Amino acid sequence: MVEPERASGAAPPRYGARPTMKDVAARAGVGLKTVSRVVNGEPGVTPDTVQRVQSAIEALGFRRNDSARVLRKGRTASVGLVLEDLADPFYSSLSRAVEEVARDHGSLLFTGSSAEDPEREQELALAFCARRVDGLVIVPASQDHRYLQPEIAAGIAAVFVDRPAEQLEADAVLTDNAGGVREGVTHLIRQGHRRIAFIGDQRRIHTAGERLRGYRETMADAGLPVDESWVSMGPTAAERVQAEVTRMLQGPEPVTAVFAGNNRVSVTALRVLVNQPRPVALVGFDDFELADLLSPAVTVVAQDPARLGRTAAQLLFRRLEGETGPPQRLELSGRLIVRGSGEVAG
Amino acid sequence: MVEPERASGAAPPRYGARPTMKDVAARAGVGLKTVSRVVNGEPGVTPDTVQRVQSAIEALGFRRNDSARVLRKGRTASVGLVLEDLADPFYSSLSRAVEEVARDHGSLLFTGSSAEDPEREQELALAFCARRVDGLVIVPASQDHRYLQPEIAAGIAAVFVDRPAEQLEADAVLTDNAGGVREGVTHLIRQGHRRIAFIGDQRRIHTAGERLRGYRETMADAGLPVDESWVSMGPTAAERVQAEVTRMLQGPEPVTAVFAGNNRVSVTALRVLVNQPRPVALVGFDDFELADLLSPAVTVVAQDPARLGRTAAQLLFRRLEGETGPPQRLELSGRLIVRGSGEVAG
DNA sequence: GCCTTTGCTGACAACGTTGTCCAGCCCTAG
DNA sequence: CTAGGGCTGGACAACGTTGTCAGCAAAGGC
Repeated sequence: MVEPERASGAAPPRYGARPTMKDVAARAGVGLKTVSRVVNGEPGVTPDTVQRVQSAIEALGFRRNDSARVLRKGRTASVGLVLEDLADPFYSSLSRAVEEVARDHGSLLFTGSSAEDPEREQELALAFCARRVDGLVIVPASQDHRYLQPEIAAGIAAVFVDRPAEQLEADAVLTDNAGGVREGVTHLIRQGHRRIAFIGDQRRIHTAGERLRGYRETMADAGLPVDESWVSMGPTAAERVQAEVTRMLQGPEPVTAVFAGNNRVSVTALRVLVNQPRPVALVGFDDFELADLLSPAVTVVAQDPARLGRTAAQLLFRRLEGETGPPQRLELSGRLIVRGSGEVAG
Repeated sequence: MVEPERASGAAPPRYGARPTMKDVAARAGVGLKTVSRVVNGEPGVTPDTVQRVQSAIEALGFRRNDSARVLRKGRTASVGLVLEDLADPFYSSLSRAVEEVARDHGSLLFTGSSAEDPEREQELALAFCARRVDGLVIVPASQDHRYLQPEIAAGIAAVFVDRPAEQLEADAVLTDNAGGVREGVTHLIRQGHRRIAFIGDQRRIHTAGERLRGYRETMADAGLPVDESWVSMGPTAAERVQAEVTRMLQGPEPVTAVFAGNNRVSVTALRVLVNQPRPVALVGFDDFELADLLSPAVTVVAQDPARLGRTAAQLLFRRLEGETGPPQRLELSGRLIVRGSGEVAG
């Protein structure tokens, strides 16, 4: 492939075509600073002059270059959001909530999905920092956030959401994962289940570990043994989950209930369970759309992703407004929603 | 030289104390431009010097200020995405696809939801322009996009997706809405339905209008009269849709099938239909998760939001790379997925 | 009538980076 | 020994904006 010659002829689209305040000033016959004043609605300009400047702006199609403004002012009025997967309904609700709060504070939002890849998380977060976002909201994928230390020291606020930062003291807004699972598993035990499966996400993910802990503790507290073949942690790809559920339903002593560690697991598990000859109970972590319309309707431990996002973003902006104090850790509780699938007799 | 001890948390973060290339240069004992060269991996620096500069960067926690870079270079390596509602699964899949393409081209992504409000769309798009994004992907909410004319003239590329621009010649990537509805309605007619309802979004939304057109044309082509009480266009708030569906199922000659104009309508309509004494057929525009697990499973005309997003973003980057030529209009076709709910006898 | 105040305006530097250009330096060839 | 060339490194301007400060009228006070 041949590089287009730069020095000579064929130039890419011309950006010099953009009028600047200088151009506006020239056309309006005023000084540069006066244009700046008009554009920013600063006082101290005669109505007549304002009028002239505004016509010039209109005529030239001028729009202030916020990059230059940012450079001069220091604050960028933008925040970055790093999450796992924007296409996951859980995170898209969370994003939307963050976006809304940012908008209320006059900020724009950069978004990026880490795809659960630590390197990608870091790459995104640092790229946002290089753009000098005022703050970051992060759903962490990595195990070590020390790379953010210099950024935070330089004044970029960071709030972690859904999962805490690791190796770094930082604000975090979380759901009480273990507590939520405890509610769900207790519910299953009350229905008479004793052989309860737990299918979760990869162990290294904080929420997955916490949920597993909730499961083990609840079982132990109830005096129920846990056969290790009932526990499966790993990627939530449909094939794996499907295979695991299927496996657990075989043999002489199959599980009679499944606790699904997140919304993706619930959905995949469901697809297997509907084809079973005898009913198997299911309780899932995370609510999802239409859970109530399935038959049986799916009992879940619901998180409130919008509330997580909103709370995190609000905390971020409080920090940006100067709130000091040690890193906070807010924990929202989950809520058991009984719909039928968890009430199948054990 | 003794490093100031950072690790022990003794040092209070000094805000605004961000090191610049100048600081790095001073510390490394080299010139400013040499630091720039190292940071950008430009050739012509001795390995020894590179090493010195890199240690200084590390020690100071320097990160290049991309705002300044942007100002100097003209291109920002960022694009803006304006859509209707990030929390809607349709748009979140679309976003994710756009994000992925942007990433492949080394660009960051600004996102914003218009909430179907024309003013908000404009506000967002222009704010992105002020940040000098290289390009925009827009799901329009407004009826008049002339406000983008100066921006486009100044070199910002714009691609519309899902709905075309209005009052403006611009690239657009759409689904063949009328064609998709035609398939769905034809399917219902083949099942023997004569009284088919159409419930859609607000008329001013292009896709809603196109889908309605598809419905009317198909009915007309089949020689079936359309009673205006079977058609309802308006906001897709659950209450309204619920009321309309309920209304259409009453009276001496209730509809026997419902065509739902988008995924939100489908879901709401479903909630009403499951409670009906006699089965009512349903076909919806847009696929949605779990549609296949409901009973009956829901027959839909599926769009491919990820493909829409990907196609639009790819077109955008081709434009940014200099592809000229008149505005393109790409139309992807919808796909009827037969699952059961549309096969209820009429 | 002169001096002060007030209100409006513009010149200029600075933000942090990159592009241009030139000055050294070392090496080799004549 | 000198001229020329290749490398390396640095001084300086420029990107478009905003903050500072000074200039300059008109208005007001004595």
